[in-house]
Amino acid sequence: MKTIPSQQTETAWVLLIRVQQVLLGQVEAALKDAGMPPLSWYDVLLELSRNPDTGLRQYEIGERVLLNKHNLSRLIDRLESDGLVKREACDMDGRGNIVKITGKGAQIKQVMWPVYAKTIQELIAEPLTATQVRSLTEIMNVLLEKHIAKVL
Amino acid sequence: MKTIPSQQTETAWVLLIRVQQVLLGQVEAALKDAGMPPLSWYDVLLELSRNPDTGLRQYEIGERVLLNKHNLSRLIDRLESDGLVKREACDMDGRGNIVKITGKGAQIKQVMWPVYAKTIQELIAEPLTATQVRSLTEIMNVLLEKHIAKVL
DNA sequence: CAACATTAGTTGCGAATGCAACCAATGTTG
DNA sequence: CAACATTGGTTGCATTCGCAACTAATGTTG
Repeated sequence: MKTIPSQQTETAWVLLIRVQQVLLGQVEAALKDAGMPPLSWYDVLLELSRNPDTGLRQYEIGERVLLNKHNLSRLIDRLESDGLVKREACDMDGRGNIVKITGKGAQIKQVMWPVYAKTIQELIAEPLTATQVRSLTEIMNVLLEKHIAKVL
Repeated sequence: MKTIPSQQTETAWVLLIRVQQVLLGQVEAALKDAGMPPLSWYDVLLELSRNPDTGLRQYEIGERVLLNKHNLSRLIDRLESDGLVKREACDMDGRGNIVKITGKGAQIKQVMWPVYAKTIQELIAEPLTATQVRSLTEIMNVLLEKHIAKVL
């Protein structure tokens, strides 16, 4: 017997997709309006800024940012050619390289944050109650659990 | 005084983005594995199938599917060149055209649904309780409210 | 250590996206 | 009704994405 998704499930799914689409669009638009790079740049810079001295292998960034290596390779290219990031040879593994954030990269990240933060605040914190935020987090964690080792 | 988003808010945001990214990826992958067109095709076909006789103006589809007209124009091109959809002249408005679903389009939509449905079921309905699904829907509605006239 | 499989990363190419410019029909307004 | 702005839709161009093929270094296994 097929258990087609219930109407409730379908509605929840559609809303989830739409919400993410709209909110992400808002954030990207806000960044663009402020003349800043797209969100993916921020994601990478953020991860790197957590390991400023040791840097990260590309595949490590890929795991955290949830980006396939094809795109990641070129994303790093762009960041590097803008001087926000630098690639260094990796002693441990001759194939790989280690990516580190530069001073300029850290600076850009700093500048992007307020714009990003403000938008998140408006889009999530303001419309929702604290309870709803907690509930949202919990539900998202459940949904993610099976698919990813762990995010937060 | 700046009200930087709280840690909870930020976590909720990150999770929301990740969840959507992962789940949408799963759906697209499932469709692709089954040798089917991407989800965006389904979205359009679904809307059209709700108005099989009258059809829809392109901009109406755009509103419902949340797609800017540039992409939509070409998406319809692809659908049309695959014979899933047809454009007809619009009497009321000489600029526009009316898009209608074809028999083949309706058929493809039918075939896609089980794959899509199964994935939604697995990704949303199974991991969550009924209460959580309801809660998710409510929260998503709040988040969407300001941004869209109404979805459902 | 030779053969083979795996992994990290890059590159080429076709498809999809975003943006701006554009065309043509429609609305508006003095 | 002439001038102008607006709207629906398409097209050209540059950027990005997805996929597959590739290089090179590492791991594995007999």
